[in-house]
Amino acid sequence: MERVPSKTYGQMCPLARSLDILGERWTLLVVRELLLGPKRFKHLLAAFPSIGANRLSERLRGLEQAGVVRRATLPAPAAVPVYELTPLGERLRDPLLRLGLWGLDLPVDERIDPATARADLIALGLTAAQPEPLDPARCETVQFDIGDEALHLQLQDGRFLARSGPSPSAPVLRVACDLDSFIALALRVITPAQALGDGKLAILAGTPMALDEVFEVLVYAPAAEPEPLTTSASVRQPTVGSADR
Amino acid sequence: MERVPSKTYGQMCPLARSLDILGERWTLLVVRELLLGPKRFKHLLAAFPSIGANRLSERLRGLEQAGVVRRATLPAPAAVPVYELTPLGERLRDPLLRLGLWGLDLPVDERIDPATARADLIALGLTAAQPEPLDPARCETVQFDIGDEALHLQLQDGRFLARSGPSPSAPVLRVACDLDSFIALALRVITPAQALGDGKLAILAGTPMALDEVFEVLVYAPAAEPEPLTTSASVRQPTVGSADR
DNA sequence: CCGGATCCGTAACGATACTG
DNA sequence: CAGTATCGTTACGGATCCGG
Repeated sequence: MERVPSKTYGQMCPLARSLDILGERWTLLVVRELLLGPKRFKHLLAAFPSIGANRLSERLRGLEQAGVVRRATLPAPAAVPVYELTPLGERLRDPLLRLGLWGLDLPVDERIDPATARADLIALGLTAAQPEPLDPARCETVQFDIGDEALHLQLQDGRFLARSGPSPSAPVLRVACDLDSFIALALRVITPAQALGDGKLAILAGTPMALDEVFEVLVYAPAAEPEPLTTSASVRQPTVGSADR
Repeated sequence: MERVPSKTYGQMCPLARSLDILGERWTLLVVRELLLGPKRFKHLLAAFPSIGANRLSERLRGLEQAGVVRRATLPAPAAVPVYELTPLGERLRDPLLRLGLWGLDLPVDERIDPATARADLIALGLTAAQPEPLDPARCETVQFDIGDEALHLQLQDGRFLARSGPSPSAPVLRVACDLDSFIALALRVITPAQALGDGKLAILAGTPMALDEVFEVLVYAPAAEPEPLTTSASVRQPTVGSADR
């Protein structure tokens, strides 16, 4: 009786306390989605095919109560209700993107649905890989029109922030291409110059030079350090198969 | 039929793929524990009072299959079986510590059990807060004897790594104190000099200067940037209570 | 004693139907 | 459109048992 199912870890450890808020299923992916900008309930629902409206509602309430997320109303013409990150939630950008960088190495098995690939998620991963900040005084945006969806990168404090949707201010550069070409650019399978030459990419505004800079700054490579790990004991079983290289 | 309960998110997104491996309950805390060094099954079980041996076994098997964890046998005299992180798992140190830094700001409510505070976890958080690497050539360890447990900080590639247990090599500095004093030192409530003067801390090996350096390098403060967040829409409800400051 | 595996009652989840 | 209510299924927590 009076059993508290606990749900929380209850440990005096900052990681455990973070996970008390973020550790349940879907929660971190909801935050990921909101890192790309304010989103409507139905957009979040669409981003997660199998969550169920009640779960999503439950998660959003939890995040709101923890001060990570808040309800807001989009300005002027739209005036629709959305969820957005609070400053506390925005501070999750760095940890989450770094967890994403870790996942770049992982093998893509058959359980991953290739159809879930999205340009804004690629862009989010790209911004995680920016090694050095640019001039903090610069305040520009770059817009990509990929398929029928737009996304933009906002330069803030010397770092690119990825957002879904068109740029709120006039972008210094605007290009259009399809998703596959964008992925090839991100993975450096092709260069911006090649994409331009092959007609896979069109510059709607700005210069090729500005385009080169974007894909020069954003590398999308994990660059794993070897890490000798001196504490390692005598290994009995040398790790089966998967990703370790 | 042939219903696959899915368990995985199945999304083509590096964060989602990371969480496919790490997202289940307890998994990230198991990794946290192994960041402190190789651990026996029973030690992990003791670190998580309510996990149940079957869950722990299940999580460890999952992590092993993903190449994050491997079984090993401790060298020479001990010769006991342990679990340890692979290089892939070791690469989770940075993302996890950053997620922990985020959690530092969170309010400690009544669901947190103060008795779960542990010196090695504090030390792990401390190493997360090291702002700048030291001279990469230095290779030293610092040992703390806190209560009846020992932990050590290993300087590797200019960064301190926290580990449970006594230092494997002779430490350049070794001090003894109780848990409360260690926490006070970590939070900068007191300085090493004060702790020494009050008799709360004893230097068993090394110099006070070396002690000062450790707590000078490791700050344990989140140092949150304001982040103006220009995209913020007109807020309808200004966030109820909790952490946002 | 240690490292699990098995079993069972409860809480969380996924899918769908329903409502303001 | 933004959720809430309901229900069958899955995962979890706790205890017990078993082989080395």
